[in-house]
Amino acid sequence: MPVRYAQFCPVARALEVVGERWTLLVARELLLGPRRFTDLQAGLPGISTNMLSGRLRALEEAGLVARRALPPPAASTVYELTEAATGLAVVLAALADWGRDQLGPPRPDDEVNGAWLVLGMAVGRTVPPEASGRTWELRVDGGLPAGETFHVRSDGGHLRPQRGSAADPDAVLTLGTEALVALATGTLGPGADRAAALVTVTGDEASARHLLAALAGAPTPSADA
Amino acid sequence: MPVRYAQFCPVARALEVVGERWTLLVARELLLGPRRFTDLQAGLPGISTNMLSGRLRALEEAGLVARRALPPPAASTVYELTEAATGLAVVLAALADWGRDQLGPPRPDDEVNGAWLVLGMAVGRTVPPEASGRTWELRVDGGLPAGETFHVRSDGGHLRPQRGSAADPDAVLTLGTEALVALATGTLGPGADRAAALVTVTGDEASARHLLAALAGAPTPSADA
DNA sequence: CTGCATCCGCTTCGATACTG
DNA sequence: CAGTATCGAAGCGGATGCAG
Repeated sequence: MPVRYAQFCPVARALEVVGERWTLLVARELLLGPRRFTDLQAGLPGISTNMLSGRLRALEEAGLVARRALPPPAASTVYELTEAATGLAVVLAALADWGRDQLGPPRPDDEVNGAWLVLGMAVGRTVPPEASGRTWELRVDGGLPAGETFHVRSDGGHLRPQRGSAADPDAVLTLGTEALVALATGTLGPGADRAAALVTVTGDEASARHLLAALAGAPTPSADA
Repeated sequence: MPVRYAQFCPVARALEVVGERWTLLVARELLLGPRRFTDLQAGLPGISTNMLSGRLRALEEAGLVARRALPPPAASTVYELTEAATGLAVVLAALADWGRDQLGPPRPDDEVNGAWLVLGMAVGRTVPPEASGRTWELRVDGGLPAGETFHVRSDGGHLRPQRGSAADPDAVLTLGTEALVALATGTLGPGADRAAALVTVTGDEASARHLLAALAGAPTPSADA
């Protein structure tokens, strides 16, 4: 246990576990679903292999990550978050909401990744009761680069984004990277109207509008009223 | 700007600003009100002076902390959070709520500090509408060690803890460190009944019960219904 | 006494190379 | 594909020194 603040404080304890460099970004990658070592490396540009393996081991020892062997055909290992780690979604959501104000336009050397923005917009957000229980599919740039397709489920009004396509979505939303960036940075304003112009919707348009409003909408989960 | 992830991601951007060691703990100290350099050092056991001055400068450059000169009699400087940093309360609240589960009993070398626990229990929590607009005073161990007295205001049901006593509190709650620890770790259970037995209340008991329920209560801000 | 800057030993981080 | 091994660089912790 490398980092110790020696303070009996919930914040300090949390930071001892997930406060080291890269750790919360590893959690971010896993929050959208299980990933293999190489997938994680691809989603964390600049991380070195020893860092990644070290962080994964630390998270495993903390009981936040479990490794699971895939069945023979794949013959590989995936890492996934445990039940104890699902509470980190709230932390990531808070950081994402606060970080949105700090984001600004993409910097020259910034990598842009649909997964990061989809997660940042969706996790922790809520939709009104009438949109509860729905499932949406999100395709960024046509969803071509194999991994730029996501789906969002609303469990009791609470949005849960994941990688991959949805089995039977209520609506499919297709949008370009620029639209995604504009949506994520809040450049479109809180309303979903201008967003709708940049997004192609197939299926139930009303529910799609609810999703867009949530994705573009108020940072704080329940502080708009 | 030492740490750069080079990712166009709100979470990564947030962590570039506040993700380094000690930074969020400095914010934690300032969230309860302005502090001088030496006060901060006392509230961050183990931090070295160069670390603290470095972090304060970084936070100042990021526009999250402002230094203000006290009037001549004191002839000193205080650091305080800016408007841009108030959003960090949500991040700290999320970390505190998640960290509570990781807290367990105090470790042998852990320092215990009333401020950390009061902040961890109060920040981000809410009280029902009938307790909105109230102010409570909290005295830990009689509030004697000069700085173990706090007050909590509910702005629209949203709790805002601060250092020092309240001007005209609706109720004054006095409790020992052990009661505070039990409350903060959730050892008392979600109800405020057993908590009330360990806390001496002066003033409006009904509102005090509301506060205790919030302090001991559900981690997630709005997920109990 | 407060608010730092500087120096030093140690730990962590990052990049590359290499193995099951 | 999934890591471990190695090594220079950077960050960190602690002590000391010094100006306002």
